Amino acid sequence: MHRKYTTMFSKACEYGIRAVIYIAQKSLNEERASLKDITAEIDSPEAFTAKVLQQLARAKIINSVKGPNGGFEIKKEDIDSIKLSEIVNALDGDSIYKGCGLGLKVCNANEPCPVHDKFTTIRSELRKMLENTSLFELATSLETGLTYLKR
Amino acid sequence: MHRKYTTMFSKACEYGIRAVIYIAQKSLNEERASLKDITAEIDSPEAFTAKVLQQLARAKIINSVKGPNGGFEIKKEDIDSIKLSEIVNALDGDSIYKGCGLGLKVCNANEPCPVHDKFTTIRSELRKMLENTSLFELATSLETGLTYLKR
DNA sequence: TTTAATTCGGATAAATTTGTCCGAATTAAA
DNA sequence: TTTAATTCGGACAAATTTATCCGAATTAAA
Repeated sequence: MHRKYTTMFSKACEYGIRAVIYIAQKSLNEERASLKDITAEIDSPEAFTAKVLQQLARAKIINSVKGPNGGFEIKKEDIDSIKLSEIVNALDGDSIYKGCGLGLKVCNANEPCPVHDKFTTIRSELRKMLENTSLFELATSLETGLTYLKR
Repeated sequence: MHRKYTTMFSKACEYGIRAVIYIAQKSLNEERASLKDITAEIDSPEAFTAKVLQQLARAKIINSVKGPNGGFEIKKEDIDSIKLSEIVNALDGDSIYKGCGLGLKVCNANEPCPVHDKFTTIRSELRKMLENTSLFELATSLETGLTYLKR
C-alpha cells in the first residue's frame, strides 16, 4: 500500500523536461527533433510523450512543424530565457509552490499548518532553483557530454 | 490534462502526518485518539485514514488499542524522538530523497541527469528538514493554538 | 499531383492512488 | 456473560494518472 515512487513532478512533467532539453540541444545545432527522435533519445513512451509535447506547443514553449522533416524546435534566441519553471508550470501547474505541505485548503502565515514555515523555506528554494535554471545551461551540459537523458 | 495538484507527499502521507500530530497532542495529555476523533479533527476520509493508521501501527510509529475506549496513542517518552522523516518513510518510502528528479533509473554524480546537482541540493535540504523536525514540536505548536490541522 | 512523413485530436485502456463497505476479531464496560 | 465500541483485514469501487491506438489534418518531397 505504500507508494512505489514519490516523485517531485508528474511523469508527464518528467518526460516534458527531458524532451525540451533534447529539443533545445538540437535547436542549438539548427536541427529539428521529431517525436521518434525524442522518444528514442529520452527513452519515453511515444504516444504519451506526443501528448505532452502537444501541451508544450500549446503553451508556446516549443514550436511544432507538421509534415515531412517536421518535428519540434525552439527558437535559438529563446533558449536562454526559457526557465525550468515555465515547463513545470505548463505541465504540473503551480501548486508545487503554493499548496500546503499537508494538503490543507487554508494554510498561510496567519493560520499555518504545523509544518507551514518549514515547508515554505524548502519550497521557496525549489522555486528559486526552477526560476533560475535556464534551458540553455541544461542543453549545453547535455551537448558537452557532461549529463545524460536516458537510463 | 495537466495535474490538478502536485503535492510533495501522497494523500495517504498527508493524512498520516496530520493524524500522527493529533495523536501525539492527545498522548501528551494522557488521552487516546479514536479513529472518529482523528478524522473529525483532521477532516479526512474515515475508511481511508483507517488504512493509513494501520500502516503506521505496523511500522510501530503509533500503538493501536482495540475495544471500548480504544484508539491510537504514542508513548509520551517517544514523542520527542520521532521525526517527520520516519512517518514519511513509512508511508511514501525514500524515493523522495533518492530518486532522480527527471525519473531516470540511473542518475548519480558520475552519470548525472542535467538537473542532478540542483536537485541534490534541494532534496538534501528537504531531508535535513524532515529528519530534524520532531513530533514534539509539531504537537506542541498545535496544543498552544499556534497551528491548525483542518480546513 | 501524388505520396509519404509527420503532428493533432479523440476515444479508449491499463495502472495506480484514493476511497468505501462490511464482516471478523478484540476487549472494556454494563 | 452479554453487549457494544473499537480496530483489523479483505474485497471492491471511483478517480486520477499514465499509456495506447488510430484516423484526420497538414505539408514537404518525389
